[in-house]
Amino acid sequence: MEEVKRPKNFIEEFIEEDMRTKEPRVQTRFPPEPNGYLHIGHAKALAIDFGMAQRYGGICNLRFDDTNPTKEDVEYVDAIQADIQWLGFRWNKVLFGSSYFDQCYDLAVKLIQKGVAYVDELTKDEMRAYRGTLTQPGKNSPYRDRPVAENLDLFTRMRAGEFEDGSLTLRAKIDMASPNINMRDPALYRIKHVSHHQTGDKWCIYPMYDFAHPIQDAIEGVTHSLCSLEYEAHRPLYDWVIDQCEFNPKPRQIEFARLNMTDTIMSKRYLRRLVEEGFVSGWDDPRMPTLCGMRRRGYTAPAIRDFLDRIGVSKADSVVDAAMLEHCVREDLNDNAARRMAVLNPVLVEIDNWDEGKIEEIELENHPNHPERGTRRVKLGRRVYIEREDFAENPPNKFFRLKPEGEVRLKGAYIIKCTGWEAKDDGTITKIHCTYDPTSHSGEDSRKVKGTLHWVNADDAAEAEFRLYDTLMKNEVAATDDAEEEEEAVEKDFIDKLNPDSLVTLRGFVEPALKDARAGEHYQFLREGYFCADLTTTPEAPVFNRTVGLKDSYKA
RNA sequence: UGCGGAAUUGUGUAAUGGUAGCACCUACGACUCUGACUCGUAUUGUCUAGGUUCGAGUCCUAGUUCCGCAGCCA
Repeated sequence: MEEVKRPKNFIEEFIEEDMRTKEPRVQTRFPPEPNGYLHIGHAKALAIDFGMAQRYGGICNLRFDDTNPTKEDVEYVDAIQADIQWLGFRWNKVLFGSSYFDQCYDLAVKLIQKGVAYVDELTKDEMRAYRGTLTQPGKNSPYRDRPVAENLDLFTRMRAGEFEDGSLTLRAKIDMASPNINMRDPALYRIKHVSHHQTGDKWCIYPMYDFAHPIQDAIEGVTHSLCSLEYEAHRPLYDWVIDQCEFNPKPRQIEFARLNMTDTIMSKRYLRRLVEEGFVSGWDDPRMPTLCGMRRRGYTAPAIRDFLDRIGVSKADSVVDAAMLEHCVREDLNDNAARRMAVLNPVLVEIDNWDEGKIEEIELENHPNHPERGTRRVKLGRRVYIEREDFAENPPNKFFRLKPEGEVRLKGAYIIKCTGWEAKDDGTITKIHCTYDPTSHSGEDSRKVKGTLHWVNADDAAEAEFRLYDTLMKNEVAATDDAEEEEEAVEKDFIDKLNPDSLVTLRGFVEPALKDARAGEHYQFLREGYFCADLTTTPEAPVFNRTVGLKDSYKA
């Protein structure tokens, strides 16, 4: 199979240029902070980081960016690895930013000795005041010109644990008047008397991202450090650290736009709220945009990778239509999911001219486009279930389903004709009466009817639970022209915006063999959509998640 | 009103001075024992205003709009 040729993106242009003019080697890294589960947004970064290495015959390491122990946990370290492997990416090594703490410390000492770093005593508030604003320059800290020896002494004692959290910081000495706020003497080290999930109690000072990240990249031999757009303003600082530490060759940071998708919350803060306040069942709730949630929902790794490949890479902020992802999922599942019949919202049909007790075996194809995948047999008796929506007393125009005096085919079986129905006082239909045409058996009959319905034989049907999903949030957040105001609105309306119908649970019936469906198996339930056996499914209580519905051009 | 980025059909992305293309979405049609799949057809686009050029989405000038940055977060 020849690979489809995709046009080069801007990162590939940069890399190829670097390979021509610098060194002909590519090394990248995927650097998640272990403070949450990976979501589809991370998956874009994943695909870029691993994809670039693969495309140019280089390597990509997984490196946990764990420089802030107060926010992180080992719980996530294992989950992140599992998700990456599930998605189908293979790292060269698993590394931890925390394993470079010694080197970071030594380099900090080196910067102090060079006179480009100093220990500051300003409080957090004072530091903010001294920093200036976006339009006004900052001013130098009174401690900025402390002698090197004093800085060295103080930094050593910081490490030794002589000072309380927040009392001292190590800062880079750059330029308090820089138009780029990130260059106004950024903090390099802070004191935190907390133990770290990897290094235990060895340290009580921890390096900041801006200091640690370029050092980690350089030590590992990363050639291209790919990250999202919000780090663009940090690139001068990244380069400053590399230069001051005198690394060579120098890794190059390249930024790309992160993924946004319609109807999808990607903010870790809100996802956490959904979980912690019980709006969803957990990080792997099938409505969550987390990889574990999507996996449980039934999205496949190849479909997600295909999606990631299709959305492209650029520097323009954008919002990808979730329909694109659904398309990729349908495309994969259409080819790979076995067909089965399930009735989600059942109504009983009795075939009055079918002898009581008579059972016929019906042969059904497992996949219409792949006859080699064989067939299966299901029983047909006098009573079957069909979807309630597939019958109408007063059918609208072009209703190709069951209606009074109308004929439809039961998939793979016979043509039936509606002769009457029974209903409760409130109009709810309890049973539909039909007759069948014995000469119309599937394959032996040339008579055509417009409608074909899926069905499940009533006598041996297996009861099953179906979970249908919709978007987690109901409405777009009201747009205001004030970002802060909007942020507040989001916060305030968060609960109002939740879609109360994001999960609909139905009880219906499936073919008896589906009792033995194993968790994670994918099926297409004819005319209803793609479903995935939930991880809680059992033969006694089968549960199916609707991954995505079928496209439907029927308009009532 | 500082600095750094970004603007191509409804959406996402190509076109590297020379036919504005592809995919998704949408609509219509063909096919159909899944109103699925598949196939066919169609609509809509270069932020604005000038300029350079035989020729500009691309180069120049001036605007406009949007995003990011003032953590001892990443």
